[in-house]
Amino acid sequence: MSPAGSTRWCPTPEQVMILEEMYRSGIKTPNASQIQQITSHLSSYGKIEAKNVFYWFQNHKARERQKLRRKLSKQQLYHPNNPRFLHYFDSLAFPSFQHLSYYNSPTPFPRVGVREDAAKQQVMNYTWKLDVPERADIDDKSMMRMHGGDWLMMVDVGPSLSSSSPCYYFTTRPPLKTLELFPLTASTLKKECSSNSSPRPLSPPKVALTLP
Amino acid sequence: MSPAGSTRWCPTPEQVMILEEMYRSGIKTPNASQIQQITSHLSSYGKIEAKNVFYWFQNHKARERQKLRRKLSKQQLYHPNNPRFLHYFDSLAFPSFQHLSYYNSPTPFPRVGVREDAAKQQVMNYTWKLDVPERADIDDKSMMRMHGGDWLMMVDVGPSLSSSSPCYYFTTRPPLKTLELFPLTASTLKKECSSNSSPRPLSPPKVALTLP
DNA sequence: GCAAATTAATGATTTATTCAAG
DNA sequence: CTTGAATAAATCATTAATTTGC
Repeated sequence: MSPAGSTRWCPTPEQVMILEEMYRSGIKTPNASQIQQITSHLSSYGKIEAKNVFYWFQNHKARERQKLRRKLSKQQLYHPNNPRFLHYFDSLAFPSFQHLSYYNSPTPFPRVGVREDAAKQQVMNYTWKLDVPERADIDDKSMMRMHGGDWLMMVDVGPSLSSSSPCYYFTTRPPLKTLELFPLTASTLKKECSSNSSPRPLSPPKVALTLP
Repeated sequence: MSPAGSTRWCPTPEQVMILEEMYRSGIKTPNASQIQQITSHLSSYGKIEAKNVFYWFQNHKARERQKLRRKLSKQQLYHPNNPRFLHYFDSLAFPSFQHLSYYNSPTPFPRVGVREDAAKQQVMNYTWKLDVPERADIDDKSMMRMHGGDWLMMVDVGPSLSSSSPCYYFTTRPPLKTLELFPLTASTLKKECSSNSSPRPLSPPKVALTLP
């Protein structure tokens, strides 16, 4: 276990067992005198120094936390802060959507909230802290989301294996009147009337774009 | 039960009963010798091999866990099938949103997927089965979702406690136009244009509408 | 009733993860 | 840091159960 000229401490099984037992029983960050006690106790099972005990507790605490975090984060697919979850949600809401750069990303799809510089401008209210990726829904077939400094556009790539788009509402009901959500100025209103009166196309595959 | 030239093991009812009893009594992952014992015991009820026993415990344990997880996940807020979760998600994505009839609903906000008759039209693909509420995003401030046979409209009720809306992307932009949800006839369009031409007030609570 | 067609259940395999040992 | 065993998760594949249209 412990080579003669070894440069680092090799704890004996007994030492490890005792340390773990102490940790479990509540000693997470022993103070100087505790460390001294522990060291002298453990020295009857093998060579050991106070600094070894100190480091052991440091490392053990950190690694336990790490394990816990990893375990939790795997169970939390469905947490809004989880980028994979967001991707999943998007794909549910818009079944034939694709995160266009998702699978090309070197890292898993990044969680993107507000940019650092913007965050620093004391606009740190609760909403921001939630760190939910910004997103803009464009229409029923496309949306955008912050991706690094850029916007990632997601578009309906057309009929997929799951065939028809889920908008049977649009196809089976008589056209509804458009509700005005907000009062418009006369000028913008006129523009709208003239520009958006074309009927909705059936299901043309759209183009994928990543904005600069 | 077990065809002559069958390629896979078909346990007899007695074998299954005994295996389940063993599982309930605490045997979850039998070791090699336990598997041997069990196998020789069960062989008096029908043809069986050790690997069958091994696989049975593997699968049974996994599927019991699966059942349990599914049960749990239905109680979880962050599951896409949970209507409360959807409300929550919406409120994150659009912080000052309100499900306008949410708190008035006799039942918790209903989960609404495709209607039965539509589902039966052999469009029974995986996507439909997910039973995700239909929703239509209108713009960055409003959206609609199926609510029973009707559509529930959600609108931005203006600046909330969290002060500024998270759309700093949009705030640096010129005022948004109202989007046309559905194609309009010329007549209804004109009516809308003339009736709603006042400028948008600063932070007036908006009106809630449920379409017929 | 029955037989083809679907759907669900579950046996068997493969793949991924974890964790300890060197 | 790598390796290998253990085992959990995901998946494939076959059989049982059921629905459906005569």
